[in-house]
Amino acid sequence: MLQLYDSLAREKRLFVPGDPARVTMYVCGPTVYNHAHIGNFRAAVIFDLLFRLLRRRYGAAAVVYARNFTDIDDKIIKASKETGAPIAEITTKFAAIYDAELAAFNCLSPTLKPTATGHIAEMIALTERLIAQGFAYLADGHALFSVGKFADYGKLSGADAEERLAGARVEIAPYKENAADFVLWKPSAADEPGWDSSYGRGRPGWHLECSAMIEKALGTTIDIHGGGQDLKFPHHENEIAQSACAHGGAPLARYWLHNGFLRMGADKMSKSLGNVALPRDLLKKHHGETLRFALLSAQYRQPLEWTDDLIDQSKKQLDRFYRLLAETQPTETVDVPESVALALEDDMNTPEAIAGLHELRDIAMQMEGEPKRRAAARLKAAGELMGFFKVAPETWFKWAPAGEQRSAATVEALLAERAAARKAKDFKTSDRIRDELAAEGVIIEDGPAGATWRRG
RNA sequence: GGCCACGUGGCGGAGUGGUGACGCAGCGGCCUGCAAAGCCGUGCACGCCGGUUCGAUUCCGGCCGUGGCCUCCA
Repeated sequence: MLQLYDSLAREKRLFVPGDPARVTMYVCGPTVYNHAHIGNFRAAVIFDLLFRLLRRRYGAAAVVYARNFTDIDDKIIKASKETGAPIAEITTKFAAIYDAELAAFNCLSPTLKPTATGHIAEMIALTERLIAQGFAYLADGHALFSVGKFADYGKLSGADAEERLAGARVEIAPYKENAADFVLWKPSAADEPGWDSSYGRGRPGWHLECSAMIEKALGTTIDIHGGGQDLKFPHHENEIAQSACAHGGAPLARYWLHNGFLRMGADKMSKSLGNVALPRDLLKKHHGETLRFALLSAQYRQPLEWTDDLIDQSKKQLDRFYRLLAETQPTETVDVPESVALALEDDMNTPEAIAGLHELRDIAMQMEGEPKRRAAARLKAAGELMGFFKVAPETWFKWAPAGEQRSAATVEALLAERAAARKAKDFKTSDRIRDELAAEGVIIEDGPAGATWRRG
Protein backbone atom coordinates (compact mmCIF):
# COMPACT_ATOMS: atom_id res chain seq x y z
CA MET A 1 0.00 0.00 0.00
CA LEU A 2 1.93 2.93 -1.35
CA GLN A 3 0.89 6.33 -0.06
CA LEU A 4 2.09 9.55 -1.61
CA TYR A 5 1.55 13.17 -0.63
CA ASP A 6 -0.21 14.79 -3.55
CA SER A 7 0.61 18.51 -3.70
CA LEU A 8 -2.56 19.23 -5.66
CA ALA A 9 -4.89 17.48 -3.20
CA ARG A 10 -2.66 18.63 -0.31
CA GLU A 11 -2.88 15.28 1.44
CA LYS A 12 -1.43 11.82 1.48
CA ARG A 13 -3.28 9.57 -0.93
CA LEU A 14 -3.20 5.88 -1.63
CA PHE A 15 -1.39 5.45 -4.93
CA VAL A 16 -3.57 3.84 -7.58
CA PRO A 17 -2.13 3.95 -11.11
CA GLY A 18 -4.35 4.31 -14.13
CA ASP A 19 -2.97 1.07 -15.49
CA PRO A 20 -0.85 -1.18 -13.26
CA ALA A 21 0.71 -2.67 -16.39
CA ARG A 22 2.03 0.73 -17.43
CA VAL A 23 2.80 3.07 -14.56
CA THR A 24 4.01 6.45 -15.80
CA MET A 25 6.15 9.08 -14.06
CA TYR A 26 7.60 12.31 -15.39
CA VAL A 27 10.14 14.47 -13.60
CA CYS A 28 11.43 17.85 -14.71
CA GLY A 29 15.12 17.46 -15.48
CA PRO A 30 17.94 19.96 -15.84
CA THR A 31 18.56 22.75 -18.28
CA VAL A 32 21.90 21.63 -19.61
CA TYR A 33 24.11 24.68 -19.83
CA ASN A 34 26.38 24.20 -16.81
CA HIS A 35 27.04 21.88 -13.88
CA ALA A 36 24.18 20.77 -11.67
CA HIS A 37 24.44 21.43 -7.94
CA ILE A 38 23.74 19.04 -5.11
CA GLY A 39 20.29 20.52 -4.59
CA ASN A 40 19.34 19.52 -8.11
CA PHE A 41 20.44 16.03 -7.24
CA ARG A 42 18.11 15.78 -4.29
CA ALA A 43 15.15 15.69 -6.66
CA ALA A 44 16.86 13.17 -8.93
CA VAL A 45 17.71 10.86 -6.02
CA ILE A 46 14.24 11.10 -4.51
CA PHE A 47 12.50 10.23 -7.73
CA ASP A 48 15.02 7.48 -8.35
CA LEU A 49 13.92 6.03 -5.04
CA LEU A 50 10.29 6.30 -6.07
CA PHE A 51 11.17 4.66 -9.40
CA ARG A 52 12.65 1.75 -7.44
CA LEU A 53 9.59 1.47 -5.21
CA LEU A 54 7.29 1.43 -8.23
CA ARG A 55 9.40 -1.18 -10.00
CA ARG A 56 9.32 -3.38 -6.95
CA ARG A 57 5.55 -3.11 -6.68
CA TYR A 58 4.50 -3.24 -10.34
CA GLY A 59 7.46 -4.97 -11.97
CA ALA A 60 10.43 -3.35 -13.66
CA ALA A 61 8.93 -3.64 -17.14
CA ALA A 62 5.68 -1.96 -16.11
CA VAL A 63 7.15 1.36 -14.97
CA VAL A 64 7.98 4.09 -17.46
CA TYR A 65 9.97 6.93 -15.96
CA ALA A 66 10.77 9.93 -18.14
CA ARG A 67 13.12 12.72 -17.15
CA ASN A 68 13.79 15.40 -19.69
CA PHE A 69 16.72 17.52 -20.73
CA THR A 70 15.88 21.12 -21.49
CA ASP A 71 18.31 21.72 -24.32
CA ILE A 72 16.91 24.90 -25.82
CA ASP A 73 16.65 27.89 -23.57
CA ASP A 74 17.83 31.48 -23.37
CA LYS A 75 20.47 30.60 -20.80
CA ILE A 76 21.90 28.05 -23.19
CA ILE A 77 21.88 30.56 -26.03
CA LYS A 78 23.69 32.99 -23.77
CA ALA A 79 26.27 30.38 -22.78
CA SER A 80 26.86 29.61 -26.42
CA LYS A 81 27.35 33.25 -27.31
CA GLU A 82 29.76 33.73 -24.43
CA THR A 83 31.91 30.68 -25.03
CA GLY A 84 31.61 30.41 -28.77
CA ALA A 85 30.75 26.75 -28.47
CA PRO A 86 27.82 25.50 -30.54
CA ILE A 87 24.63 24.94 -28.58
CA ALA A 88 24.51 21.23 -29.34
CA GLU A 89 28.04 20.82 -28.05
CA ILE A 90 27.19 22.49 -24.74
CA THR A 91 23.97 20.59 -24.17
CA THR A 92 25.41 17.20 -25.13
CA LYS A 93 28.36 17.73 -22.83
CA PHE A 94 26.39 18.76 -19.75
CA ALA A 95 23.71 16.13 -20.29
CA ALA A 96 26.42 13.46 -20.34
CA ILE A 97 28.02 14.87 -17.19
CA TYR A 98 24.65 14.97 -15.44
CA ASP A 99 23.98 11.33 -16.27
CA ALA A 100 27.43 10.21 -15.24
CA GLU A 101 27.29 12.04 -11.91
CA LEU A 102 23.86 10.65 -11.12
CA ALA A 103 25.13 7.18 -11.89
CA ALA A 104 27.76 7.78 -9.20
CA PHE A 105 24.86 8.49 -6.83
CA ASN A 106 23.50 5.03 -7.68
CA CYS A 107 20.61 6.45 -9.66
CA LEU A 108 19.09 4.15 -12.22
CA SER A 109 18.80 5.55 -15.69
CA PRO A 110 15.24 6.72 -16.39
CA THR A 111 13.35 4.72 -18.97
CA LEU A 112 13.18 7.73 -21.27
CA LYS A 113 15.25 10.89 -21.48
CA PRO A 114 13.42 13.09 -23.95
CA THR A 115 14.88 16.39 -25.13
CA ALA A 116 13.09 19.59 -25.96
CA THR A 117 14.74 19.89 -29.36
CA GLY A 118 13.56 16.39 -30.15
CA HIS A 119 9.95 17.51 -29.70
CA ILE A 120 9.72 20.75 -31.62
CA ALA A 121 7.11 19.40 -34.04
CA GLU A 122 4.97 18.23 -31.13
CA MET A 123 5.25 21.60 -29.44
CA ILE A 124 4.21 23.41 -32.59
CA ALA A 125 1.26 21.06 -33.05
CA LEU A 126 0.23 21.54 -29.44
CA THR A 127 0.39 25.31 -29.77
CA GLU A 128 -1.64 25.23 -33.00
CA ARG A 129 -4.27 23.16 -31.28
CA LEU A 130 -4.47 25.58 -28.35
CA ILE A 131 -4.79 28.52 -30.73
CA ALA A 132 -7.44 26.78 -32.82
CA GLN A 133 -9.48 26.04 -29.72
CA GLY A 134 -9.22 29.58 -28.45
CA PHE A 135 -6.99 28.90 -25.44
CA ALA A 136 -4.05 30.74 -26.93
CA TYR A 137 -3.52 33.76 -29.15
CA LEU A 138 -0.86 35.35 -31.30
CA ALA A 139 0.62 38.74 -30.49
CA ASP A 140 3.74 40.44 -31.73
CA GLY A 141 5.29 37.21 -32.99
CA HIS A 142 4.52 35.37 -29.76
CA ALA A 143 2.03 32.63 -29.08
CA LEU A 144 0.55 33.20 -25.65
CA PHE A 145 -1.61 31.05 -23.44
CA SER A 146 -4.68 32.82 -22.18
CA VAL A 147 -4.75 31.99 -18.50
CA GLY A 148 -8.27 33.30 -18.07
CA LYS A 149 -9.57 30.48 -20.25
CA PHE A 150 -8.60 27.85 -17.70
CA ALA A 151 -10.80 27.98 -14.62
CA ASP A 152 -8.55 25.83 -12.43
CA TYR A 153 -5.50 28.01 -12.95
CA GLY A 154 -3.76 28.53 -9.62
CA LYS A 155 -5.07 25.44 -7.92
CA LEU A 156 -1.67 23.83 -7.48
CA SER A 157 0.17 26.86 -6.16
CA GLY A 158 -2.69 28.00 -3.97
CA ALA A 159 -3.28 31.48 -5.24
CA ASP A 160 -4.87 32.89 -8.31
CA ALA A 161 -2.62 34.44 -10.87
CA GLU A 162 -3.74 38.01 -10.24
CA GLU A 163 -2.94 37.80 -6.55
CA ARG A 164 0.50 36.50 -7.36
CA LEU A 165 1.12 39.19 -9.90
CA ALA A 166 0.06 41.86 -7.46
CA GLY A 167 3.34 41.38 -5.68
CA ALA A 168 5.45 40.46 -8.64
CA ARG A 169 8.50 42.49 -9.43
CA VAL A 170 8.42 41.89 -13.15
CA GLU A 171 7.25 44.20 -15.80
CA ILE A 172 4.34 42.99 -17.84
CA ALA A 173 5.16 42.51 -21.49
CA PRO A 174 3.05 44.96 -23.50
CA TYR A 175 1.80 42.36 -25.98
CA LYS A 176 0.04 40.28 -23.31
CA GLU A 177 -3.74 40.54 -23.19
CA ASN A 178 -3.61 39.71 -19.52
CA ALA A 179 -0.70 39.99 -17.18
CA ALA A 180 -0.79 36.33 -16.20
CA ASP A 181 -0.65 35.00 -19.76
CA PHE A 182 2.50 33.06 -20.51
CA VAL A 183 4.56 32.41 -23.60
CA LEU A 184 4.16 29.21 -25.57
CA TRP A 185 6.34 30.30 -28.45
CA LYS A 186 8.56 33.28 -28.94
CA PRO A 187 10.16 34.75 -32.04
CA SER A 188 13.88 34.24 -32.63
CA ALA A 189 16.24 36.91 -33.93
CA ALA A 190 18.35 36.03 -36.94
CA ASP A 191 21.34 35.07 -34.78
CA GLU A 192 19.24 32.96 -32.42
CA PRO A 193 18.26 29.36 -33.02
CA GLY A 194 14.73 28.94 -34.28
CA TRP A 195 12.31 26.65 -36.02
CA ASP A 196 9.70 27.51 -38.63
CA SER A 197 6.09 27.31 -37.60
CA SER A 198 2.80 28.50 -39.01
CA TYR A 199 3.11 31.53 -36.75
CA GLY A 200 6.67 32.39 -37.64
CA ARG A 201 10.25 31.36 -36.95
CA GLY A 202 10.92 31.05 -33.26
CA ARG A 203 11.53 28.79 -30.30
CA PRO A 204 9.42 27.27 -27.56
CA GLY A 205 8.83 28.78 -24.15
CA TRP A 206 9.97 26.78 -21.19
CA HIS A 207 6.64 25.34 -20.04
CA LEU A 208 5.54 24.00 -23.38
CA GLU A 209 8.22 21.38 -23.73
CA CYS A 210 7.17 19.31 -20.73
CA SER A 211 3.55 19.15 -21.88
CA ALA A 212 4.63 18.11 -25.36
CA MET A 213 7.12 15.50 -24.15
CA ILE A 214 4.66 14.03 -21.69
CA GLU A 215 1.97 13.75 -24.31
CA LYS A 216 4.32 12.08 -26.78
CA ALA A 217 6.26 9.81 -24.45
CA LEU A 218 3.78 8.90 -21.74
CA GLY A 219 0.23 9.82 -22.75
CA THR A 220 -2.56 12.24 -21.93
CA THR A 221 -2.83 11.60 -18.21
CA ILE A 222 0.21 10.29 -16.38
CA ASP A 223 0.34 8.77 -12.92
CA ILE A 224 3.02 10.85 -11.24
CA HIS A 225 4.53 14.21 -12.04
CA GLY A 226 7.47 15.24 -9.92
CA GLY A 227 9.76 18.20 -9.43
CA GLY A 228 11.07 20.70 -6.93
CA GLN A 229 8.82 22.95 -4.85
CA ASP A 230 9.90 25.98 -6.80
CA LEU A 231 8.49 24.47 -9.98
CA LYS A 232 4.91 24.59 -8.70
CA PHE A 233 4.55 28.11 -9.88
CA PRO A 234 4.61 28.98 -12.62
CA HIS A 235 6.03 25.95 -14.39
CA HIS A 236 3.72 23.18 -13.24
CA GLU A 237 0.72 25.45 -13.08
CA ASN A 238 1.30 26.29 -16.72
CA GLU A 239 1.86 22.69 -17.71
CA ILE A 240 -1.43 21.76 -16.11
CA ALA A 241 -3.24 24.53 -17.95
CA GLN A 242 -1.75 23.73 -21.38
CA SER A 243 -2.27 20.03 -21.17
CA ALA A 244 -5.75 20.09 -19.70
CA CYS A 245 -6.95 22.57 -22.33
CA ALA A 246 -5.36 20.62 -25.16
CA HIS A 247 -6.91 17.40 -23.90
CA GLY A 248 -10.50 18.39 -23.34
CA GLY A 249 -10.01 18.87 -19.64
CA ALA A 250 -8.27 15.55 -18.91
CA PRO A 251 -5.87 16.03 -15.99
CA LEU A 252 -2.16 15.99 -16.72
CA ALA A 253 -1.21 13.88 -13.72
CA ARG A 254 -2.98 11.86 -11.06
CA TYR A 255 -0.38 12.67 -8.39
CA TRP A 256 1.86 15.69 -8.06
CA LEU A 257 4.99 15.32 -5.94
CA HIS A 258 7.28 18.14 -4.91
CA ASN A 259 10.52 17.86 -3.01
CA GLY A 260 11.83 20.36 -0.48
CA PHE A 261 15.13 22.17 -0.66
CA LEU A 262 18.61 21.76 0.59
CA ARG A 263 19.78 24.60 2.76
CA MET A 264 23.24 25.97 3.23
CA GLY A 265 23.22 27.70 6.56
CA ALA A 266 20.15 29.88 6.66
CA ASP A 267 19.57 30.10 2.96
CA LYS A 268 18.29 28.03 0.13
CA MET A 269 21.12 26.74 -1.99
CA SER A 270 21.01 28.55 -5.27
CA LYS A 271 23.30 29.70 -7.98
CA SER A 272 22.36 33.32 -7.61
CA LEU A 273 23.33 33.27 -3.94
CA GLY A 274 26.59 31.61 -4.84
CA ASN A 275 26.26 29.09 -2.02
CA VAL A 276 26.21 25.97 -4.11
CA ALA A 277 27.95 22.66 -3.68
CA LEU A 278 28.50 20.78 -6.90
CA PRO A 279 28.37 17.00 -7.18
CA ARG A 280 31.40 17.37 -9.41
CA ASP A 281 33.45 18.65 -6.46
CA LEU A 282 31.81 16.54 -3.78
CA LEU A 283 32.49 13.35 -5.72
CA LYS A 284 36.18 14.10 -5.61
CA LYS A 285 36.13 13.82 -1.83
CA HIS A 286 33.23 11.50 -1.04
CA HIS A 287 31.80 8.30 -2.36
CA GLY A 288 28.59 8.88 -4.32
CA GLU A 289 26.74 6.47 -2.07
CA THR A 290 27.64 8.56 0.97
CA LEU A 291 26.18 11.60 -0.74
CA ARG A 292 23.06 9.67 -1.69
CA PHE A 293 22.65 8.62 1.94
CA ALA A 294 23.03 12.22 3.06
CA LEU A 295 20.35 13.35 0.61
CA LEU A 296 17.96 10.70 1.90
CA SER A 297 18.56 11.41 5.57
CA ALA A 298 15.54 13.74 5.74
CA GLN A 299 12.03 13.12 4.46
CA TYR A 300 11.89 14.47 0.92
CA ARG A 301 9.33 17.21 1.55
CA GLN A 302 11.30 18.69 4.43
CA PRO A 303 14.19 21.09 4.12
CA LEU A 304 17.57 19.50 4.74
CA GLU A 305 20.66 21.20 6.10
CA TRP A 306 23.55 20.39 3.81
CA THR A 307 26.74 20.40 5.88
CA ASP A 308 30.08 18.61 5.98
CA ASP A 309 28.98 17.05 9.24
CA LEU A 310 25.96 15.52 7.52
CA ILE A 311 28.27 13.90 4.97
CA ASP A 312 30.54 12.56 7.72
CA GLN A 313 27.61 11.12 9.64
CA SER A 314 26.31 9.50 6.48
CA LYS A 315 29.66 7.85 5.83
CA LYS A 316 29.83 6.52 9.38
CA GLN A 317 26.40 5.01 9.19
CA LEU A 318 27.14 3.30 5.90
CA ASP A 319 30.40 2.01 7.40
CA ARG A 320 28.41 0.25 10.12
CA PHE A 321 26.25 -1.49 7.56
CA TYR A 322 29.12 -2.38 5.27
CA ARG A 323 31.05 -3.81 8.21
CA LEU A 324 28.35 -6.40 8.74
CA LEU A 325 28.20 -7.16 5.03
CA ALA A 326 31.98 -7.53 4.89
CA GLU A 327 31.88 -9.98 7.74
CA THR A 328 29.00 -12.13 6.52
CA GLN A 329 29.19 -11.84 2.72
CA PRO A 330 25.49 -12.49 2.14
CA THR A 331 24.65 -13.41 -1.44
CA GLU A 332 21.16 -14.82 -1.30
CA THR A 333 18.19 -12.78 -2.46
CA VAL A 334 15.56 -12.27 0.23
CA ASP A 335 12.45 -10.14 0.53
CA VAL A 336 12.84 -6.61 1.78
CA PRO A 337 11.87 -6.61 5.47
CA GLU A 338 8.53 -5.00 6.23
CA SER A 339 9.88 -2.39 8.60
CA VAL A 340 11.80 -0.74 5.80
CA ALA A 341 9.32 -1.40 3.00
CA LEU A 342 6.43 0.05 5.00
CA ALA A 343 8.39 3.15 5.93
CA LEU A 344 9.29 3.79 2.30
CA GLU A 345 5.77 3.16 1.10
CA ASP A 346 4.52 5.75 3.57
CA ASP A 347 5.33 8.71 1.35
CA MET A 348 9.00 7.73 1.30
CA ASN A 349 9.78 8.14 4.98
CA THR A 350 13.48 7.62 4.50
CA PRO A 351 14.56 8.55 8.05
CA GLU A 352 12.32 5.82 9.40
CA ALA A 353 13.57 3.42 6.75
CA ILE A 354 17.13 4.18 7.78
CA ALA A 355 16.21 3.56 11.41
CA GLY A 356 14.89 0.20 10.17
CA LEU A 357 18.26 -0.48 8.56
CA HIS A 358 19.98 0.11 11.89
CA GLU A 359 17.56 -2.22 13.59
CA LEU A 360 18.22 -4.94 11.02
CA ARG A 361 21.92 -4.53 11.58
CA ASP A 362 21.52 -4.79 15.36
CA ILE A 363 19.55 -7.99 14.99
CA ALA A 364 22.17 -9.53 12.72
CA MET A 365 25.01 -8.52 15.02
CA GLN A 366 23.53 -10.57 17.83
CA MET A 367 23.68 -13.73 15.74
CA GLU A 368 26.37 -16.09 14.56
CA GLY A 369 26.94 -18.31 11.55
CA GLU A 370 24.23 -19.01 9.03
CA PRO A 371 21.44 -17.14 10.87
CA LYS A 372 23.69 -14.08 10.92
CA ARG A 373 24.29 -14.41 7.20
CA ARG A 374 20.57 -14.59 6.56
CA ALA A 375 19.93 -11.60 8.80
CA ALA A 376 22.62 -9.68 6.96
CA ALA A 377 20.94 -10.59 3.67
CA ARG A 378 17.80 -8.91 4.94
CA LEU A 379 19.72 -5.73 5.68
CA LYS A 380 21.28 -5.93 2.24
CA ALA A 381 17.91 -6.32 0.52
CA ALA A 382 16.48 -3.38 2.45
CA GLY A 383 19.44 -1.15 1.66
CA GLU A 384 19.45 -2.11 -1.99
CA LEU A 385 15.84 -1.01 -2.34
CA MET A 386 17.05 2.44 -1.28
CA GLY A 387 19.94 2.32 -3.70
CA PHE A 388 22.68 1.52 -1.20
CA PHE A 389 25.23 -1.32 -1.00
CA LYS A 390 26.03 -1.12 -4.67
CA VAL A 391 29.70 -1.87 -4.19
CA ALA A 392 31.46 -4.81 -2.56
CA PRO A 393 32.40 -4.12 1.08
CA GLU A 394 36.13 -4.41 0.30
CA THR A 395 35.71 -1.78 -2.38
CA TRP A 396 33.78 0.41 0.03
CA PHE A 397 36.41 0.36 2.74
CA LYS A 398 39.34 0.78 0.38
CA TRP A 399 37.76 3.59 -1.61
CA ALA A 400 39.75 6.78 -1.62
CA PRO A 401 39.32 10.18 -3.20
CA ALA A 402 41.08 10.41 -6.53
CA GLY A 403 44.86 10.91 -6.45
CA GLU A 404 47.17 11.75 -3.54
CA GLN A 405 46.39 8.63 -1.52
CA ARG A 406 48.86 6.01 -0.48
CA SER A 407 48.40 2.90 -2.58
CA ALA A 408 47.00 -0.31 -1.19
CA ALA A 409 50.29 -2.07 -1.82
CA THR A 410 52.33 0.30 0.36
CA VAL A 411 49.71 0.10 3.08
CA GLU A 412 49.98 -3.67 3.00
CA ALA A 413 53.78 -3.43 3.19
CA LEU A 414 53.62 -1.19 6.26
CA LEU A 415 51.08 -3.52 7.78
CA ALA A 416 53.47 -6.45 7.39
CA GLU A 417 56.22 -4.41 9.01
CA ARG A 418 53.89 -3.56 11.86
CA ALA A 419 52.82 -7.18 12.32
CA ALA A 420 56.48 -8.15 12.77
CA ALA A 421 57.00 -5.37 15.30
CA ARG A 422 53.94 -6.42 17.26
CA LYS A 423 55.12 -10.01 17.30
CA ALA A 424 58.37 -8.80 18.81
CA LYS A 425 56.34 -6.72 21.28
CA ASP A 426 57.89 -3.61 19.80
CA PHE A 427 54.77 -1.54 20.38
CA LYS A 428 56.59 1.70 19.90
CA THR A 429 57.25 0.87 16.27
CA SER A 430 53.84 -0.63 15.72
CA ASP A 431 52.11 2.43 17.15
CA ARG A 432 54.29 4.73 15.08
CA ILE A 433 53.18 2.96 11.90
CA ARG A 434 49.57 3.09 12.97
CA ASP A 435 49.76 6.81 13.70
CA GLU A 436 51.54 7.43 10.43
CA LEU A 437 48.80 5.73 8.47
CA ALA A 438 46.06 7.31 10.57
CA ALA A 439 47.41 10.71 9.60
CA GLU A 440 46.66 9.75 6.00
CA GLY A 441 43.18 8.53 6.81
CA VAL A 442 44.07 4.84 6.91
CA ILE A 443 42.64 3.14 9.97
CA ILE A 444 44.10 -0.09 11.27
CA GLU A 445 42.10 -2.56 13.26
CA ASP A 446 43.71 -5.48 15.05
CA GLY A 447 41.58 -8.58 15.16
CA PRO A 448 41.99 -12.24 16.03
CA ALA A 449 42.92 -12.99 12.41
CA GLY A 450 45.49 -10.20 12.20
CA ALA A 451 45.19 -6.57 11.28
CA THR A 452 42.85 -5.15 8.67
CA TRP A 453 42.76 -1.65 7.32
CA ARG A 454 40.28 0.75 5.85
CA ARG A 455 40.15 4.32 4.78
CA GLY A 456 38.22 6.53 7.19
C1' G B 1 2.57 43.25 0.09
C1' G B 2 0.13 38.17 -1.48
C1' C B 3 0.54 32.74 -1.01
C1' C B 4 2.85 28.49 1.51
C1' A B 5 5.87 25.75 4.83
C1' C B 6 8.57 25.07 9.25
C1' G B 7 10.44 25.85 14.70
C1' U B 8 12.11 18.54 18.47
C1' G B 9 17.94 17.10 23.16
C1' G B 10 25.35 19.46 21.45
C1' C B 11 24.25 18.31 15.94
C1' G B 12 21.25 15.87 11.85
C1' G B 13 16.40 14.19 11.87
C1' A B 14 11.49 10.84 12.55
C1' G B 15 7.03 10.40 15.15
C1' U B 16 2.91 10.55 18.51
C1' G B 17 -3.08 13.01 22.50
C1' G B 18 -0.84 9.50 27.90
C1' U B 19 6.29 4.82 28.10
C1' G B 20 11.32 3.99 23.27
C1' A B 21 12.67 7.15 17.34
C1' C B 22 17.12 6.44 14.83
C1' G B 23 22.00 8.20 13.86
C1' C B 24 26.45 11.31 14.93
C1' A B 25 29.06 13.46 18.90
C1' G B 26 29.77 13.11 24.55
C1' C B 27 30.32 10.41 29.21
C1' G B 28 31.09 5.51 32.15
C1' G B 29 32.23 0.31 31.55
C1' C B 30 33.63 -4.50 28.95
C1' C B 31 37.09 -6.08 25.20
C1' U B 32 42.37 -4.61 23.47
C1' G B 33 49.61 -4.36 24.82
C1' C B 34 47.35 0.55 23.71
C1' A B 35 43.80 1.62 20.04
C1' A B 36 39.97 0.73 16.40
C1' A B 37 35.66 -2.06 15.69
C1' G B 38 31.95 -4.35 18.58
C1' C B 39 28.99 -4.76 23.01
C1' C B 40 26.53 -2.79 27.68
C1' G B 41 24.97 1.55 30.23
C1' U B 42 23.99 6.90 30.17
C1' G B 43 21.65 12.19 29.07
C1' C B 44 14.90 17.22 33.11
C1' A B 45 14.02 17.32 23.79
C1' C B 46 9.79 18.97 21.66
C1' G B 47 9.96 28.29 20.20
C1' C B 48 6.59 31.54 23.59
C1' C B 49 1.56 32.55 25.65
C1' G B 50 -3.32 31.08 26.09
C1' G B 51 -7.44 27.41 25.02
C1' U B 52 -9.72 22.34 24.48
C1' U B 53 -8.77 17.74 27.39
C1' C B 54 -8.47 13.61 33.06
C1' G B 55 -3.84 14.46 30.19
C1' A B 56 -0.57 18.04 24.68
C1' U B 57 5.53 18.11 21.94
C1' U B 58 1.19 16.13 19.25
C1' C B 59 -5.51 19.50 18.42
C1' C B 60 -7.23 25.05 18.26
C1' G B 61 -5.99 30.49 18.62
C1' G B 62 -2.43 34.36 19.14
C1' C B 63 2.67 35.88 19.28
C1' C B 64 7.86 35.51 18.09
C1' G B 65 11.45 33.43 14.80
C1' U B 66 13.22 30.99 10.25
C1' G B 67 12.70 29.57 5.28
C1' G B 68 10.40 29.05 0.32
C1' C B 69 7.37 30.86 -3.92
C1' C B 70 5.45 35.36 -6.42
C1' U B 71 11.84 36.38 -11.67
C1' C B 72 15.70 31.38 -14.37
C1' C B 73 15.82 27.66 -10.44
C1' A B 74 15.28 20.82 -7.63
